[in-house]
Amino acid sequence: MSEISRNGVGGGGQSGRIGIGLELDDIHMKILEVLRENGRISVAALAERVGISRASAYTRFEALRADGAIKRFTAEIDHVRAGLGITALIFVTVRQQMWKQFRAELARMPEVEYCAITTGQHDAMIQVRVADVAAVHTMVTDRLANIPAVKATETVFILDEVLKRPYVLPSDHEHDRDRDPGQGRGRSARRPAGEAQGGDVPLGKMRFVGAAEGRAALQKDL
Amino acid sequence: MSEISRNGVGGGGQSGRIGIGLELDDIHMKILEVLRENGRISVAALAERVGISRASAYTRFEALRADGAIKRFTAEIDHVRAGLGITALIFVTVRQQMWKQFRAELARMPEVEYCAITTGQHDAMIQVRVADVAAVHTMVTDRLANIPAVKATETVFILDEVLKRPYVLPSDHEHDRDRDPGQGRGRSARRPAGEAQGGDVPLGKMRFVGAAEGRAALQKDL
DNA sequence: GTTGAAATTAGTACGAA
DNA sequence: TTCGTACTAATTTCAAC
Repeated sequence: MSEISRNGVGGGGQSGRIGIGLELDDIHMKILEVLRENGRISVAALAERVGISRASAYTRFEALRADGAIKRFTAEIDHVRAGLGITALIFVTVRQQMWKQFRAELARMPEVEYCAITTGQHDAMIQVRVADVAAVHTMVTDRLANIPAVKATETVFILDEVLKRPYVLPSDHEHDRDRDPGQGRGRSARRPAGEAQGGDVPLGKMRFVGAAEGRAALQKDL
Repeated sequence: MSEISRNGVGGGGQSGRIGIGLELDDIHMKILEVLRENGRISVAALAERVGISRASAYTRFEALRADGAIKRFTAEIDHVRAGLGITALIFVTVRQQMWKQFRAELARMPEVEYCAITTGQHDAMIQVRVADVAAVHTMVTDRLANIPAVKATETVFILDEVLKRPYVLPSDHEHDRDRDPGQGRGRSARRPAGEAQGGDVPLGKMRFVGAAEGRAALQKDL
C-alpha cells in the first residue's frame, strides 16, 4: 500500500516523456482494460480476470506502474455533488513566446482541470469546474485577462457531458471477439487505418484546422 | 467486497441526475481529496490521513459511493504508451432534433474518450485518442461525416496536454491552511465569487459565446 | 511463469462512549 | 454518530517447483 516502491521516473513530471520501457503485450493491455474500469480491484482478482497467476499479476502490475503506462489511480468524482456544478471551456490565444508564463499561471489556478495546447484558431483549451457561472466570469475577466501571455479568450459552457470514458485503449478499436492466445496481436497487429476507403463522403462538410502562425513547432519551447 | 451494497440509484446512468443524497461535510471532502490522488489507498490508511477511525472511514467511504459522489475508480493510463499517440478535438455541429441519433452513434465509437454538449459556435466537442493522424482523418471523414445528424465538423489536434488534474474539488479553490474543525465550512462557506472586483481589466479581449439558435434548452431532448 | 504456503492486512460486526 | 476492539476473510509476500 501507500507509496510506490521502485519507481524511479514513473509518475514524475507533468508531461515528461520517458524512454521506451517495456513492450506491452496482450496481457498488459488486458490488465489496463480491467484497471481503468476498476482501479481498486485486488491484484488477485485481476490475475483471475486476466488469466494469469497471482505472482505474474503482481510483477506486471508493478512493471506497468514503474514504466509509467499506469500513471496513477484516481477516483472519479461527481462534480455537481462536490459543489462544482458549472463546467466551461475557455479557448485561449497565447502571445507568442510567453508560453512559459502562461503555463506557470495556469498551475496556480485550482479550478482548471484540464489544459491542452491545440492547433487551430486558438492556442490552448482549458476546462474549468466552478460553483456557478459568476465564477467563470470572474476567472476569465480577472484571472486570465490579467495574464500578459493571454491575448484573447473565448468561453463556452458545457451543457451536458454525454460520455466520459475512463481511458481509451487500442484494444477497444478492434472488436476482437475470438481470442487467439498464440497469435500475439499485441502492438503490431493494429492496422494502420491509413487505407481509408473514404469514397462516399457526402460533401466537404468537415474541416481540418492546422496550426496558426506555425506555432506547432513551438511546443518544446514551453 | 466488489459491488456496492446499499446502492439504490448510485452510479446509475450516464448523466442521470440523482436526488440530493448526503450532505458532504469537511471530512467527506478530505476523503475525496485523498481518493482522487490515490484511488488504491486502503481504507485504513485513508482513515489515518483524514483523521477518523477505521470504522467511520468504511461508513463514509460506502456512503460516498452509494450516494454517487464517487462514481468509480480508475487507472490513469499513458495513452502514448498504450499505443494511442494522437489526440484530437472534433467540434461537431449537430442537426437539430437528431441528437438522439448522434448520441447513439457516438456510443459506438470506441476511440471517443469524451464528449460534451457546449454552447457557442458548435454544438458538441468530442475528444478522440487514436494511433496516428490517418485514423483521425478516417474517423472524421468516414465515420462522423456519414452520420446524418452531423452537419459539420471542425478538427484540431492536441499538441500537448499541459495539465490534467484528477478532479477539481471546491476545497482547492479556497486555500485554507488554518483548520478550524468546529467551524464547519462545508458547503456553505464557499464564497459565491460573484463580487468581481474586475475594474482593471485591460480591454475587451475576452468573449463569451452563448448558445446558438437557442439550443440550450434542448439538452433534455436527447 | 506458476503453484502453494505463511504472514500481514483488510473488511465486518459488535459493544461502548 | 463515532470510536475501539475482536473476529473472519482476504490479500500480499515469499518460498520452491
